[in-house]
Amino acid sequence: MKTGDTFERIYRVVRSIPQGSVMTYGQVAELAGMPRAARVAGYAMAAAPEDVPWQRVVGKSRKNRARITLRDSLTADIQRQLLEGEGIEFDGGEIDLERFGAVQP
DNA sequence: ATTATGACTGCAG
DNA sequence: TCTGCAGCCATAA
Repeated sequence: MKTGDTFERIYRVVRSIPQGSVMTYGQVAELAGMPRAARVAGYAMAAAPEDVPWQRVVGKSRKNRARITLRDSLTADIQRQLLEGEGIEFDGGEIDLERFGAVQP
């Protein structure tokens, strides 16, 4: 694949997340080949094309737990609704990665 | 080339 | 339990 296609690599990973599963920004970055570029994954999501299921990428909270970390409450609410629509359950505002975390290759 | 920024994280207070 | 702050890394200006 081409070199310097950071965003594309990130989008490819996100597109690989199956419906009903979620992945943290850190995981996405790692699978995209940038282990410590979690923030970059977020930066990429802000500019994500429509064919990218950005709602399946969430922020890591504590061990095996994730939460929506969007600053814009309106968009954050939309993400939560989309995820709930896919069957993701929010327990105390958080997602259990043991149950909904995407299986990594 | 340098500086500012952000949909992150993990640890400290 | 919750908020704050210092590292992190690529993009945008």
